[in-house]
Amino acid sequence: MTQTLTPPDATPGTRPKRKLYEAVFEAIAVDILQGTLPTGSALPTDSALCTRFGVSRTVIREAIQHLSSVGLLDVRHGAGTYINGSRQWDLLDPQLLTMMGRTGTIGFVIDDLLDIRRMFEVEAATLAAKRATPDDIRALEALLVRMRDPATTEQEHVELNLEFHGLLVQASHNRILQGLREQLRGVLTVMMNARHRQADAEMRTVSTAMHQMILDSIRERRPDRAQAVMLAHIQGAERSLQHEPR
Amino acid sequence: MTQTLTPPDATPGTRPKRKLYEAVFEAIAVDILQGTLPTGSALPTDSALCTRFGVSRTVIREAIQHLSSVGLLDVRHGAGTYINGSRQWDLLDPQLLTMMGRTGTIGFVIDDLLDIRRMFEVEAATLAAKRATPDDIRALEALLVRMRDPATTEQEHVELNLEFHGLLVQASHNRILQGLREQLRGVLTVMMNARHRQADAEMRTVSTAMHQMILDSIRERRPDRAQAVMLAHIQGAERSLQHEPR
DNA sequence: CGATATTTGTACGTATGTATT
DNA sequence: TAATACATACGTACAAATATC
Repeated sequence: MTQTLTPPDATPGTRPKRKLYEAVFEAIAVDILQGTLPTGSALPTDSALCTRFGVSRTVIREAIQHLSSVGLLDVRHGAGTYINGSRQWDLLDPQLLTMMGRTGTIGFVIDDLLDIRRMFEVEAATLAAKRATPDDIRALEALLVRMRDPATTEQEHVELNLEFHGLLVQASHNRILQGLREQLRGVLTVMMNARHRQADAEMRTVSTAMHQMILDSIRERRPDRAQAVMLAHIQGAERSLQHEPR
Repeated sequence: MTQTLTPPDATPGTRPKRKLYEAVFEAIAVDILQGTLPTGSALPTDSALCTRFGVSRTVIREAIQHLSSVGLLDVRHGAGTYINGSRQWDLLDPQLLTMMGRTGTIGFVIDDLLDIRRMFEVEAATLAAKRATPDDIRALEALLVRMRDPATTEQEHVELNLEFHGLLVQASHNRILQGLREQLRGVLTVMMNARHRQADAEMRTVSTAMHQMILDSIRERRPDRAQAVMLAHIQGAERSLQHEPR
């Protein structure tokens, strides 16, 4: 287990400006992710951690609360605090995912995330084909016009792509789906940053055609077709961020 | 806005034992859910709330942190704390859902939840048909045998039903799906409690047959069939907790 | 079973840091 | 620059749940 933590202003020249409870959070989280603190074992008591890290109990409690909220710890009133196994971790928490990326323990989550994204986008397209309003459809059409415009740069095209999928979720008229998308978007961003993704010109043409077909399906109220096209689209995109074998 | 809160031990005879920050959390949450505190308006400052509720800033901060974590508030460092609109609320949080049930503002979420559950169960069945191990299949078979046993009571049958769906998610071998299921299960329990659900004998026969068909599809590695049967099964179940028009 | 020690939970007061207006 | 409002951190005290003797 980590013995000490970097004080917020250890070196006068630098600007860590790190909050104490964040430093404690990270030190303990890393030890759990790497298995230094094994599943099922007890975390030292609050007071022990106070002396070890040299901070007040307020700081320790704040750190522990965050660790517990992402499922790394199981706090039992009066009995102690215990380390949870990976089954308990909140794998949709961006902070946790980022740390898993840094400690090289994110591998096993990537396939799972791709499943979830596929499920999610396909459902949004299906529901949109059932419920999209004329306004929804107009907004999607406007976006597609801009995607086809040759003056649109690669960077803009990527953003329009994201926006298209966002509008699709909006057209599903399901608020929970919208909330889940927000969560997922952050997580996928973290994931994309880990590996490079190059969208070439051919990719762009295919992608625009796919979007067009999805929009047509929605306009024609054909949920089955929207579902099928979105599925093909997502599976195509998945190939471009295929991961190394786990 | 609520002027005062019930002190933890206002009446010596009773035992409220309510935590201060919970009381504050609830008082403010109710005002937001009911619209007494309108979207976009500013919450009073910490110190103002201290005097209003007669508690320390520690308590106010704890309450505000929880309110912010379920998306009811937007805290801006140095600028104030503002009330979020329903688009920001975490509609999968059981505590929030419970409160919405009590204040009669849960109506608009129910359809959304049914969508999510359908998406979720169908995906689990599809993935299970692709990935279930022999152990997974054996466990599902064992469960089905017990469901068919005439000696099984109604109560047991309901529990076995839940267990079957749990094993299905496990057989999908996707950890995030498993985590989402936990969240959803709590929420749906809250929802079920709001309306009565009577499972009659005929229902039970149909339900068991459906489960059998899902298991067959998994054993035969036919994801499409698993998907279709699960969809029909869920849509049948949805009819039994149809809500009043919103 | 009961008494006691340990460990986490709640709450207060205070001081200082930091971002916004 | 100054005032305001939220953020972090310390120390303390007592309550509540659990474990242990």
